[in-house]
Amino acid sequence: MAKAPPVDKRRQILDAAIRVFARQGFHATRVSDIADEAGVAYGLVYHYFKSKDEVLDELFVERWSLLLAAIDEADRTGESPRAKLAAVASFIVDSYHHDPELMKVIIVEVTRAANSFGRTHLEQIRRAYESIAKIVADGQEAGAFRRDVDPTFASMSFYGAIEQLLSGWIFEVIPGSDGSFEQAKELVVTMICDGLEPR
Amino acid sequence: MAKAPPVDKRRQILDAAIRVFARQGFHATRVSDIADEAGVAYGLVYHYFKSKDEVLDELFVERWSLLLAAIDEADRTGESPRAKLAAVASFIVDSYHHDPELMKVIIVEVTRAANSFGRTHLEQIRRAYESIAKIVADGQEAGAFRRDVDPTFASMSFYGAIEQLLSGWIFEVIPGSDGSFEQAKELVVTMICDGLEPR
DNA sequence: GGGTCGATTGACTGGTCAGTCAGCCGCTGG
DNA sequence: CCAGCGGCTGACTGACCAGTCAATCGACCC
Repeated sequence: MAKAPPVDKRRQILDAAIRVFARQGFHATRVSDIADEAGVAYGLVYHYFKSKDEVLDELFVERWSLLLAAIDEADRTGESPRAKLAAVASFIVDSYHHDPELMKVIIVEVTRAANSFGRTHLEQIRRAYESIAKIVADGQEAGAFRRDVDPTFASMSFYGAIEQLLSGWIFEVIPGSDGSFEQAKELVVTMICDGLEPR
Repeated sequence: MAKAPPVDKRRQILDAAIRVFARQGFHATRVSDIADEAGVAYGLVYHYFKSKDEVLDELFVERWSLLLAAIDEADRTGESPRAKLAAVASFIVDSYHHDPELMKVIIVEVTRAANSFGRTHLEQIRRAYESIAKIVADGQEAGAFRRDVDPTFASMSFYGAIEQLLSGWIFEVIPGSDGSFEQAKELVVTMICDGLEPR
């Protein structure tokens, strides 16, 4: 009973799924691909997960909850609205830098595929937009941001700009060197904020 | 020989495909769904198209070439860089306003799905980014835009912000009234340009 | 009428996979 | 040594569907 398996097979399956989904895309990967990549029997995937969908769900929820937490934490710092947005941008870009495959899967298969998968997670995704919108709204309240831009609108544009950058890296439309990650964080914020701040 | 069919079945199939793809997503629609929606026999789809994929390809190419043309035309007007970007934003938003279903299909199934379908069309998609980047670069040349932002970078952010807005409308994350379309065009440009223009 | 040819039809086939399940393996406790 | 049990295995099945194709239709021409 008190048997701690030397390797966590469940984790192993999830990690393998990240690699395979990133390489082939969700629709094109067979459950057997995941099992093979994980070095595990086909059936074991179904021991730990109800379905192939649930594997992707798990990956998304795991990561997205971190994003939501990061946004909330940025908000609670009490720094300037601009610094809060910078923290959010930084978290997202760092997430990509740290684990490009996972972010690729989340963006390509969930966030930007709201038709199939995203549908299930739309509520979570929306929550991120709203939290960012709150940062903007507070900034307007405090006079740091112009008031003629709808906060939700600004939030969507901000997030969209960042996601598009990640997409550019993912699909190699733009080169992604270490330097460009750091640069990107700053530039997104500069572009958006200098458009938001009065004058 | 000089037989003009009273109804263009090919067109009928394409239009039906737009509706069905928009409703169910590409992967979830069967070829028989398209045929049924078009009021046409299953086999006829294969008379006009080599495969289900080719139907989507056709829809994308048809529309995207208009976008590329619109960007080039905006560029040739010789107006201010800001006005050029406004024209581009306007065209994209109007495209959505005029035919939301088609734009939904293009964005969700091609543009944001660069893993599966987009891969084939990455070159076309990239071309749009580059044309926009050229507008930015010319603006920098002319001193209308700040020079410390990479044009490609600005282009991606600009396009990303717009696409995210469309996504918001598509998935009803943000409400899409007639007024909000007009407002959106302006706000995107305002946000981006006031961040790009020096001071 | 008969011939031709493209448009149109829809039953059928072949291949693919997600998910099931019957049972094995190896540990632990009695 | 046996029983029990959870982790683990992988062959198998049932459903689904893209794409094929042989046959029919109907315009037009001779």
